[in-house]
Amino acid sequence: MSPLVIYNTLTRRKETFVPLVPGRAGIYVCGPTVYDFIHVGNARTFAVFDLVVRWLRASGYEVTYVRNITDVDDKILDRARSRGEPIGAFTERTVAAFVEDCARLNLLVPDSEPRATRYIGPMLELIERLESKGLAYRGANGDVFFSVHDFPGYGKLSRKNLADLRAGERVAVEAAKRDPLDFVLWKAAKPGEPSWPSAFGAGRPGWHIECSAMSGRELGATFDIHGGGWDLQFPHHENEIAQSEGANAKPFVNYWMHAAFLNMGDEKMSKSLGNFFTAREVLDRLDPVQGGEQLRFFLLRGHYRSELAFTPELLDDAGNALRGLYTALREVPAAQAPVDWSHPLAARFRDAMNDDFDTPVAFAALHELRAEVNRTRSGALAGLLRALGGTIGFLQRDPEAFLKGGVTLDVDALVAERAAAKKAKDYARADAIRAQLDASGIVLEDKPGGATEWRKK
RNA sequence: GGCGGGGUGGCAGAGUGGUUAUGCAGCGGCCUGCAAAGCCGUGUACAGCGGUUCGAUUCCGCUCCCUGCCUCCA
Repeated sequence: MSPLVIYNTLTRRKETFVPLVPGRAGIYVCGPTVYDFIHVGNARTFAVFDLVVRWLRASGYEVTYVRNITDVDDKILDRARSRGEPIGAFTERTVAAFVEDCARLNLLVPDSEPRATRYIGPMLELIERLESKGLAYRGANGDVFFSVHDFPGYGKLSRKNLADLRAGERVAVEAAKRDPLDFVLWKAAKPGEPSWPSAFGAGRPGWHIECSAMSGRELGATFDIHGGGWDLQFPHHENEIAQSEGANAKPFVNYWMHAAFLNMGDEKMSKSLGNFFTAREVLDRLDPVQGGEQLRFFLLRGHYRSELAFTPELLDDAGNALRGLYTALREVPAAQAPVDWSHPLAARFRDAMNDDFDTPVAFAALHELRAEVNRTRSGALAGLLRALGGTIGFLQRDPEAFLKGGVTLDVDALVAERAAAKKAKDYARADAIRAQLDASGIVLEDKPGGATEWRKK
């Protein structure tokens, strides 16, 4: 049996996954900054790590899954201020919306969802430790900075060196910094902003220290997997390494995983271009019953390290493929049984997933199994299909209900009327009813023996 | 300028030194009152130019093109 292999951004190669503690895995994923609804690109990243966690569990690991919530940040303060809403009330709403979006996408609830504002103490401890080690200093403006050139490994994740970074410096240099690359750990309080008392004076944390503190508190100084979006490699993850390893003098993370971007067509999705859809916006446009799994399927059928283009056509395409899988399960009732890993297609699925979560190949195995189910009408194989899909969060719905979707029309009455017409050999009437239903997005399927199934197109 | 990721059949998307990826769409057939679903069959894709090799889409070099990060960002 193939071992699980993970592409580690730190080493830029696939490595066999060896957890710190046999049989266990700790994973930390950078969650949202809750200043708005998440967009479909964010949804991709979260879906990817949901897949990772599910596969680790399916592989027998006892997983501790941590995904934080950044609930104090410039953008949050700006939004709350412009809405004239207290920050706490604003973030309560945005967090609730995030939870709702995750549920619609059938994402697992993490074992822990630390919020930055509840971990100020650990953050300050970390900053104090950094200061005592000479890695942090207080600027003239009251901010506390991390001293990048005092941390020897800086740049090892993103493969950048300080000289190149300085040459590429494009931002007005903060006068209080000793080095333009130094980043803020603690921001001195400003009027009208939330702040917490500290040995450095009242203030609030910088973004990077939040993740170092929360991950360390939840998973320990060293843990197995840290995930996030591709763009977080630099500076965010680089800075996390500097902070955590600087303070603890221990390796921070063994496997760094980064999910590639979802693009809008062939353009980068960006808030400044305004070319993005929120996850809920997309879900609202899909069938209420099928939409969540359809979007999830769309997001995961490409490899997580490859960029993916978002277009309505591709979303439809994914929906058609997914409905095909459910159609097989509707035709052949699935037997309840654990996965039989000795089946060649199950082994292929497992090997693909173990090869750095190669979902395209894993889904290919599922599709081949679907054809096998249709050919053999074997309940055992249907059960295998359903169980394999279940390992990564798919195909668990009732097929009949899934395929009928959120149809509100009284289809059954029309189907009965058509059956009567057919019996009377009034095919014109029967076909008219079918055309009428088709116009409403409903497809009829006559079964041998006279029964008629229907599904949403 | 520094560092990085890519160019695969109509579309999407894996993978491999020589054998069918897979899906969607299309086409032909079976089935069907007709459809739908399903099954069967079907498409000589691997940016270009050199090189290595018995043989390269798959390794090496060069060229062209697209694209990400270096600033908040999934």
